[in-house]
Amino acid sequence: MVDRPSESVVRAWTRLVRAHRAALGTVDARLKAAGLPGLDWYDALLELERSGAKGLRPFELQKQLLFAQYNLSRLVDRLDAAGHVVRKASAADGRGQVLTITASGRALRRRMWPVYAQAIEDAVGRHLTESEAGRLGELLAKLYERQAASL
Amino acid sequence: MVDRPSESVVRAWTRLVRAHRAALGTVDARLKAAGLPGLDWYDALLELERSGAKGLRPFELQKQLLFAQYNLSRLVDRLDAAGHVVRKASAADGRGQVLTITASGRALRRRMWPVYAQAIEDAVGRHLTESEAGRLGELLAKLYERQAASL
DNA sequence: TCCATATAGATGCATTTGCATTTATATGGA
DNA sequence: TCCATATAAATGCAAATGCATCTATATGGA
Repeated sequence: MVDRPSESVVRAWTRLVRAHRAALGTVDARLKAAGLPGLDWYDALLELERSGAKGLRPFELQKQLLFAQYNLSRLVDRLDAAGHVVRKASAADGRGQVLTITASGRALRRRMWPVYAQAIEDAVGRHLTESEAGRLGELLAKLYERQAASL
Repeated sequence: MVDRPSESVVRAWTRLVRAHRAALGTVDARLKAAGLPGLDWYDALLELERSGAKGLRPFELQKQLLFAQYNLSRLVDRLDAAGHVVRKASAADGRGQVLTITASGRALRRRMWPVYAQAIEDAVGRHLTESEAGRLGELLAKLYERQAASL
């Protein structure tokens, strides 16, 4: 029996799952209580907003958000149906599209932020000092980036 | 505009979500590739195994795993149908049940572990030093415990 | 040029989840 | 004792997810 993964690693993994579940539970509940869509909508709208007028290809969004391809496709269906994004055929690639956020999409994201922000503060901020939050972010970034690199 | 949550907190939260998604993706894919059930089965079986002959009440398991009540109910349906757990009426509480793991449940959990362990090592262990994993576990534990306390 | 292979995105179908509600028992006063 | 309320667990139905597959275009050789 090898001693990989080490106990610390298993503990870190288990707690990653638990902490994530607890925090996500709070955040989702707050958004729902406010009659707002879930986090996936927010994330997608934010990325699209950041991409500006140039928009984003669905596959780019998918990689950013680490969504499964079919989930992204359907999320975009819903955002489109709700009028928050526009799909247009890509000029450069006949297989693909370009997504752009609409004014209504931007407005929705803006409306979601205060609720989301308060939820983040309650689920994460209030439990850690500034320096702990900083360190946690660094460690998670390292973990995330090195995983992304190895895919 | 208040400056809560702070930038560090928002960053920590965002990265928590991303790192979790990436790692879970790896772990799930490995289990599936090996023809094994998903993480939720493993988690439930492990808790039940730890509870020994005394078993666990569904609501206890639910709190441990942070599952929604209906999800736990249905997970237990499936585990039961597959013969991995037994439900019996609680002697002490007429509304409830007591769950115990079966030999087949224990065997399944044991079979899952090597695949799961390797996935944890690949998704987490290989990207962090021992001391980073330790620190990450501590920070996440703090976050998780203080959240649980405030619910 | 042609073809084999890769990539972008959608979709049918089965399973799972979420939500609201339901059933049944427990519990703490009046 | 009786009732109002709380808790344990299940469930009908709608929505979302996972999986496999499909269509269409792109791309890099031979």
